[in-house]
Amino acid sequence: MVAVADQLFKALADPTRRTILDELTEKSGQTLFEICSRLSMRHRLGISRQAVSQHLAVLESAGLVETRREGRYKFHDLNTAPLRHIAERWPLPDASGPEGNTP
Amino acid sequence: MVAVADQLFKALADPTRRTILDELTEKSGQTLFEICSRLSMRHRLGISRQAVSQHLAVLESAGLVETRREGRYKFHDLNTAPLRHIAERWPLPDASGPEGNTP
DNA sequence: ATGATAGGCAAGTAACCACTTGCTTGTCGA
DNA sequence: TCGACAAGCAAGTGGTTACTTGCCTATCAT
Repeated sequence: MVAVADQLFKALADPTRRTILDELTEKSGQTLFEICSRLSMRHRLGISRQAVSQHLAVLESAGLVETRREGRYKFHDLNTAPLRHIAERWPLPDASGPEGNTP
Repeated sequence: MVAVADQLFKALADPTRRTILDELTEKSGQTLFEICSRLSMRHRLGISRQAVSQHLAVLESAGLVETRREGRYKFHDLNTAPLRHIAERWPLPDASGPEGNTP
């Protein structure tokens, strides 16, 4: 459906959200507060907790982030699977060899 | 640079622009008017010529569309190379298995 | 229980973006 | 040269969105 791609690309459109994805790529399973502090420490992003929370909601609706709750903690895990949708939609020019296979 | 990715993802954020990319995937080297008529015919998109022109400008600044001028015609060619940037930034889970999740 | 910690909900605001409208430039055929 | 066609430029507008502010809920340690 179009709606899925719509959420996906809209989620990727914001630089802060992309930075969050970077952060989760490096360390998956972070809590909201952990993401907040790392964004401000490592990326010098002065951003409120609520803003990050809203960004995470957008990423989750796009399927790029999955969450699991444990007690009062909520862990956020990265899921890059939806990105495959992009590569399948517009085929890349031949790079050097077949892709999707790590030798 | 961040600015390049910024233009790229912003360009992909709009559904009309993605449809234009689809159209150019199918037939590269179209003029502005050709793209307009095909958008309205094949995709039922009632959109003005200027709107398409602005979309093409965004796509071009993102490097997804390249143009060449011949007389009074300006042809638009698709270039999916910038999309490789996405796959490199967030590595996809292994495609061999049905569901990829690192244990 | 009480205070502290982790997170959620909702409304308001300022900036951004897609689209339109109107006019202008440049190129080709008659 | 004149008219028609392809495209460019610029300002204005309505809707979207990122962010803040303020308050509320839930879980845990003491």
